Amino acid sequence: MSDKRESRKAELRGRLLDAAEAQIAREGLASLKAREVTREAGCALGALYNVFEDLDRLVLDVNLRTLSRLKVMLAEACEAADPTPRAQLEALATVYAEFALGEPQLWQALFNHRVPMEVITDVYRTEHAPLIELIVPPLGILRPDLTGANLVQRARTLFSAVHGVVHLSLLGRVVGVPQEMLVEEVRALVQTLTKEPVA
Amino acid sequence: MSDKRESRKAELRGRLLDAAEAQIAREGLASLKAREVTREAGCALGALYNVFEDLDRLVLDVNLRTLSRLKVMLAEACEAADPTPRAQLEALATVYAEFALGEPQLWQALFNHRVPMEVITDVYRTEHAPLIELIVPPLGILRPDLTGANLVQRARTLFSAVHGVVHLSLLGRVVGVPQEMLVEEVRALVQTLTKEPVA
DNA sequence: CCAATTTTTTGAACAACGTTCATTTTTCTG
DNA sequence: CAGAAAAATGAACGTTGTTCAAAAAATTGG
Repeated sequence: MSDKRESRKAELRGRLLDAAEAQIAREGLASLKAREVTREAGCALGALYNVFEDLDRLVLDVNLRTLSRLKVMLAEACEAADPTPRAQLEALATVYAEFALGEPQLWQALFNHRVPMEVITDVYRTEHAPLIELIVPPLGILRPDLTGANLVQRARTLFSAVHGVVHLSLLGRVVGVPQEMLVEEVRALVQTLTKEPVA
Repeated sequence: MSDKRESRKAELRGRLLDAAEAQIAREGLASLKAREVTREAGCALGALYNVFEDLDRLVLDVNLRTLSRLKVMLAEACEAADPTPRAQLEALATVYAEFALGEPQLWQALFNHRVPMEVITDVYRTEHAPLIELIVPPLGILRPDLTGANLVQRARTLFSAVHGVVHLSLLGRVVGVPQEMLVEEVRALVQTLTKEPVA
């Protein structure tokens, strides 16, 4: 009868994840407190450390959830959009920007969270990769001059460029693009970046 | 004889800034501690709060220093490079990437540091603006189709795109470009983004 | 069904953090 | 040089994340 225990543990895990996600979404990653999370999840302070190794590990799992949701939305956008490669890439960038605008705190938590490199490479490798994999096919059509490795490289650069515009815009400092123009600007960026081959 | 007092205060201020900068450069923004800074600066713990309102304010001043150095390097790169607008922009992007690679912790502190929006807009507006102002002239030559406001907008987008590639590369997660290829990739990005007008 | 044992849950206690402020030390002034 | 003003000090406070002995609950053997 260990599935009873495991299911209760999984239930608590879920409540803690919900509470942490809600608090990050509400107040931001920086003001996530172990005491507030456990209070909202309805358990003792120490219970958190029976389920998660660390508060960092809890945040990481919230981030994995966020990434999952983002991946789904990106995939759906691909299917809904015109099948032309240009439209596909534009849809991806648009959804990415809209996701960041819609849930800024959860999106920022993806990148502000510092965890040891070993954990990162193990977990994020499999979770971040799909974002790039959605970009590669349409970009490959637009850029037949690029071989496999170079194509992936350029996909990463394209993603990073869009990410940078979103990142600085949400940071709200003067360098960034005003948020009202973010989606429009990201679209223009994708247009420019997919226009034609570069030496 | 109040200049003696003020000069001693300025001296302590300098020592605290030096210590904080060194510690951020060494261990990163997250592990900057008030006690360690004051110990390294050779003063009491409370002395920090006679000179700076806050630990956040100390970090902000370290960031302003870093921005100053970066601005100088960017301006120098502009003068040293070919006077063609394309070469100017490429030089700017290269120096930006190299600066981030050379002092990753100080560079990251510029963007990971969260301070109240009021302070940001007051201080960073005058300090971040020059980065954009270096981009506007050469970009304006390459893009005569853009009017004043639109040109500034596109300059911000160009800066943000380059920033994004650098940011994700330094984060060291899988989405980013490998650091060995960062400068090369940033150059290619600038080339592509300055190629020709976009509708 | 109960007692013994194992497992889980609990929250007081701890170390480390930023920040404050009464006290001491130093500096300036008449 | 004495008295006043200013600056430097570090003990103390409130909050953090994390631990762990003790309490509570669940499982098991007779």
